[in-house]
Amino acid sequence: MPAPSSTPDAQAKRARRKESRPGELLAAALDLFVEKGFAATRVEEVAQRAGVSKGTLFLYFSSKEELFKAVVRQSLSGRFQEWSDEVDRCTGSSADLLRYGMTSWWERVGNTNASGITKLMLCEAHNFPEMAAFYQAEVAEPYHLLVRRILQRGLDSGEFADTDIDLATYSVTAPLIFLAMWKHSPSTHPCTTEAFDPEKYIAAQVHIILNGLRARAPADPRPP
Amino acid sequence: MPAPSSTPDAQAKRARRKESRPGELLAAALDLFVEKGFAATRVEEVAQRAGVSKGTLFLYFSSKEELFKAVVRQSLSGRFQEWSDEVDRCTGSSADLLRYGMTSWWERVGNTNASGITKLMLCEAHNFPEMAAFYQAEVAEPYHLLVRRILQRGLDSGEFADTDIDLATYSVTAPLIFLAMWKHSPSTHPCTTEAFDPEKYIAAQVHIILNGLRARAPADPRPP
Amino acid sequence: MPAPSSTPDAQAKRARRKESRPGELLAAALDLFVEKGFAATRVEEVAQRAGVSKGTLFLYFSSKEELFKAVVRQSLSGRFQEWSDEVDRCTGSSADLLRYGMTSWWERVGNTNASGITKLMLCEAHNFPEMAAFYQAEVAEPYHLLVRRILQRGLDSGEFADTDIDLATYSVTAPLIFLAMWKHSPSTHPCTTEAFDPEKYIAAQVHIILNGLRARAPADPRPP
Amino acid sequence: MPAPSSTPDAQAKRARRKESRPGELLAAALDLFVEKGFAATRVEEVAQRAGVSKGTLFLYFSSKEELFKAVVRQSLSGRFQEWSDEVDRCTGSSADLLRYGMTSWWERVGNTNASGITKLMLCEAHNFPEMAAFYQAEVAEPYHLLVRRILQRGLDSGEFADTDIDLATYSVTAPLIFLAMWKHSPSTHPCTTEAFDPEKYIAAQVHIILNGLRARAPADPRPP
DNA sequence: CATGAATGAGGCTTCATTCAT
DNA sequence: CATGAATGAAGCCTCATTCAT
Repeated sequence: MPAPSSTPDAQAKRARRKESRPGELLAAALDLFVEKGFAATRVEEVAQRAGVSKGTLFLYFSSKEELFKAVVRQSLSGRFQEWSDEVDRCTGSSADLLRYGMTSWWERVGNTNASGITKLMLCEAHNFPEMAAFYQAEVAEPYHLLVRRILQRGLDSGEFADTDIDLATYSVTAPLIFLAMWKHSPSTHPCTTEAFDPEKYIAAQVHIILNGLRARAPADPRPP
Repeated sequence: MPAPSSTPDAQAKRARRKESRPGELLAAALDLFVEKGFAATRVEEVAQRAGVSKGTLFLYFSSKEELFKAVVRQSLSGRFQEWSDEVDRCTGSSADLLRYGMTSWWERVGNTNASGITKLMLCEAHNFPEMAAFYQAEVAEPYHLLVRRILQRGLDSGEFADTDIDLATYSVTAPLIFLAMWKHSPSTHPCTTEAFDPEKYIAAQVHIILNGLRARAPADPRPP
Repeated sequence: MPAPSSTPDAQAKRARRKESRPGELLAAALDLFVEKGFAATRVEEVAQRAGVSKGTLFLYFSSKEELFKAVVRQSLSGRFQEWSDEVDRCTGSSADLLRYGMTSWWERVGNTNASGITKLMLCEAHNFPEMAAFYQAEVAEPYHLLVRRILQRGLDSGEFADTDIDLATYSVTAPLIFLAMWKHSPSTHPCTTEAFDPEKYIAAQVHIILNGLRARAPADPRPP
Repeated sequence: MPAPSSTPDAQAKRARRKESRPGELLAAALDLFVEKGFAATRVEEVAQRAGVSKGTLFLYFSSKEELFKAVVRQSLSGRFQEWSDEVDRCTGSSADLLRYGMTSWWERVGNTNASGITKLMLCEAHNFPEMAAFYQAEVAEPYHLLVRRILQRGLDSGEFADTDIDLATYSVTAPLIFLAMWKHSPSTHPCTTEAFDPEKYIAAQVHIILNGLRARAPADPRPP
């Protein structure tokens, strides 16, 4: 028969913030999941960082996995509609669209904790099949469709050469994956140096990809 | 066909195996660490896969972390001497040396479980600071020195333009990191397609890097 | 057909319900305690089924145990006065009185959720000593006194043979306990068949008991 | 990184009793399940009573439910073969066989903790559907088949009147259920008195059942 | 009065590590 | 050397009870 501590500071903590609780918990969870991974993050830590107790977290999210899914929804899957609309509205060249897409990915995802979720799934998907399936359906799939739409748009307009669209999708994805890893990996790799500039990296990769898309044979790199 | 009584055979096997126990444990550990990550791998599983009991594992490795370090030594750090010697012995152009380095990284590391260790450190280093420090000292640092030596060689010979060597190191490292992640991540990302060919990817990246190293200003991708 | 605005209606309902809240809570609690047992029933469920919030339940009952006691009072202990009065008013034979008592036990208790309370105490009393003591004092004791009064009445009038009254009490109680268990146990035991008729069972047991009470030696079942 | 306490008494506890551990755990579990029920028994308590730690229990039984199933197997289901064989070997009258069956049920089950399992399932089956199904298949079903075999034997030989066999099964089962409850219920009900003698009770019930089986119409108890 | 957000003790289960044999 | 039984800290989740609004 537990009796909640009635210490005065407990009372202070009790300020009702029902509306903002889920958001605070999601923010705390995102930070910790990105920092430590899914398995290594303890729900109690998430609760603490959000300023509530362990039990409170479970009022809002029925399990650790559901908490994670909610984080994914907020950080990534819930935003595809908006991104898709942007593509629809675009009236410029497909090259510009691709460049815009990749640079704004960096600004809105890569350079935020949201890309930490991508890293996390790359790292832990194998150990949590249900979460992996969820991520595949809610994030990976929509992402690929979006990239393909952009590429197909260029192909349809004749702006891009008739390339293997799957291959091109990889060319786009590879640097993003690298950046997601680079941003959220500890100093193990040479991140100490200030030399690396992700924005320049993105720009260079865009340049390279566009070169490939305009030429016929991007796959034969060996000069005679 | 004679049916040898399994007893002497088993004894022979046991005697033989005494010598190879550590190797078998390391092989099992490498596989499992790569498959499931460090934290998610249970030592008992490692022992089982190596055909010994849990206690035996601790005779050879004083803790799970030490086991990991031994795996890292065998898979990566122990091989830098040899790789360094190869660089020393090289008499060709620095461009060829860089190409050789990256393609043989793929053959000897990237395309094997050894690159799983790289992925694993990128994923879990934060949760195991001691292991991270070990990896930094034994793998990341030697790796960077090796890459820099190759780049410096080209700079010294006048073959490469006078580039920021840190930046160039990133250009080399980025695709390797991507490949390590790509190889060891589940189908979450677009690995379902057969389109992607890592060897071509390496070749293309080498080509791009060399273009950058020969030109003066690799960082300004926007053509006028 | 008029469509009454639900607001005044709801208000009326609320006003009306203020009076009946405890009753609705007790009804919900009885159902759930019987269905799932005391420990396995969550107070929130009780509140929900009564259409109020968890906090409201605690306005009426200071703890889960008090809620249970109130259920017991309403379902069982509060009714002994009436039953006792019936015995007082009875002018027929003691055999008829015993038969009447047992058959109306089935009608008023056994065949209702009230017998679920009996089952529940048999099952969980050990884990809740205070509740057990309460039940003992408020239900078990009055029950036994009532049965004894009936038996004593028959002895005093010479209608029943001079039997061990404790033993006879068991003969009366045993079938009632069986029926309480039978009614509230899941299909684990042979309840699938429609064969069993509790009323006939009661009638048969009454018959047997009366046979025993009229003869001298009800305890020696072995015929010569 | 837990380090087991190396206190001297811990060493004493470490006496290897691998062979007897499961039995000790099963005995402790049986006692506690019977005493407190399944849900209210904590695995740590079981372990403690068996003289081991919480973790050790899980070396032998993969979950609390599996522990329970093992208890059921040892206490009840594993013994039906033997009982069935006894019925096969019986050469006497079916009346004697029925009497023997019921009295030896008391000696071997009813009067031991094994009947506590029966009580427990009657009480908690609803809350643990999987366990209920297991018990139904492994205990309740075999029990009924055995009772029916005995009754059918009497019918086939002409010794028993042609009665509804389902109904007769209830007549046999009811007193056993009562006794199981009576034995394992706390002093809530009149068990304080020494008056009740389960063996006499069984004998009396056997007598009554046999009377019913020999007569044509056991179901009409009301004399004219 | 009524609400329902918040609490935190407690239960089941996992797993790295130890050590008697 | 090798074994594997034993340990116990730690993690996820539940739920009776409280209390600010």
